[in-house]
Amino acid sequence: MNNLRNKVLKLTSGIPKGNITTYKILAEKLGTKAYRAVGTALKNNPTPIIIPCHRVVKSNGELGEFSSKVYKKEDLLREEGIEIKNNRIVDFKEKLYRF
DNA sequence: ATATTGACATTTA
DNA sequence: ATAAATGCCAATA
Repeated sequence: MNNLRNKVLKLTSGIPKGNITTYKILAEKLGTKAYRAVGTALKNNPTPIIIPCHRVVKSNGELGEFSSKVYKKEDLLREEGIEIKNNRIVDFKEKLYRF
């Protein structure tokens, strides 16, 4: 369980509701710069609902890509009280989760 | 084992 | 300001 993937999943599942994070921050917290690998790990997530992958967004505040046929990032985040304007997160910097 | 791709980020035009 | 190019590391083929 030392793969980057497992770490990412673990951290992602630990994100509190109402908070968000970015691929960059996750990677930095894991001690790597593999921002892309973080996304790769999340897309391979085994438990989509358990792991709040929708709380992980891009560093510029955009939602980024998402491949869930049923859910969309904006809807899920709005459900958690996060405002989204024009595919960007409102006050996303203030809602960033500090590990 | 090597090559290509990707749920990104940063820099340059 | 937006758009394209380049770089990053892991995962997948």
